[in-house]
Amino acid sequence: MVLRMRTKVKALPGCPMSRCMALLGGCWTPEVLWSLSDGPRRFSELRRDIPAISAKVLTGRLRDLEERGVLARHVMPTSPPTVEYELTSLGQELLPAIRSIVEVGSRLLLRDSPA
Amino acid sequence: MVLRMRTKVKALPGCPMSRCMALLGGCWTPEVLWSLSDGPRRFSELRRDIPAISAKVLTGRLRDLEERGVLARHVMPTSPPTVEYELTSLGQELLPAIRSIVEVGSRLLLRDSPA
DNA sequence: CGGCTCTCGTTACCATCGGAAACCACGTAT
DNA sequence: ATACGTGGTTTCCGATGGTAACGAGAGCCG
Repeated sequence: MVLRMRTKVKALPGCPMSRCMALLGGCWTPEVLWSLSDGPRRFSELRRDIPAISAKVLTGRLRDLEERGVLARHVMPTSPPTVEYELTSLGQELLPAIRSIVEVGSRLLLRDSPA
Repeated sequence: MVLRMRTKVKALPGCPMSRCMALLGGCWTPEVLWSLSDGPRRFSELRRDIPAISAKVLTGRLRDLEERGVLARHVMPTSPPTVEYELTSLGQELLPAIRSIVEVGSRLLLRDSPA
């Protein structure tokens, strides 16, 4: 009788990860948050920051994130009207996770191309 | 002429985030990595840890992650044969990001239900 | 005056992806 | 003999994302 059951191994406790992923889940969301991390940015700036994202998906993400209270949308009364997106305080709270992802990525890049 | 162009605002520097997201991107990937973070686990254990994931997607994720060198698959010569998945050293390197996500989630949960 | 550009999107269409449920082969327990 | 647990695969369908075209409104250029 070899390695039959491990009923003792119980599932990890109630998931804080789900709570966080509910906010930064979805395609391109971490990139958008990262791009907004050092100040408000406009729609077209976000598109330039993240060239691979399509306008449709960017619109969708911004709407989602606004609805969840992660960012705020400000329409400026200029001509042509410009729109700025800015992290709310809830959005700011997500930044440690985003920064950590970026840090890990940086470390991996360094290893890829050593000095 | 109001707020016409902000050419000075240049895109963020070359993206380490992409490097990291290439590994932990994909549905359920963070959950899987988190579940593997404190030791090797078997297929059915992962399913129990993450009840919402379907077998199909879990299989797919595990194959992807194995291919990218994030985890290793070990078939144990038992009966019935059991399969264990374990983080590689590359996988270990992703853990800081995962832990940070979990931390942020914990903080959010605490705020949701204050003492 | 006619057309081009810039703003921030929307729309239609299609490919891919994820979710749900059924199924499978093998071996063991009852 | 029957049922169950192992680690998946298969099928079908709805949701999601990518591509490309179009839109209104204002400014700019010749």
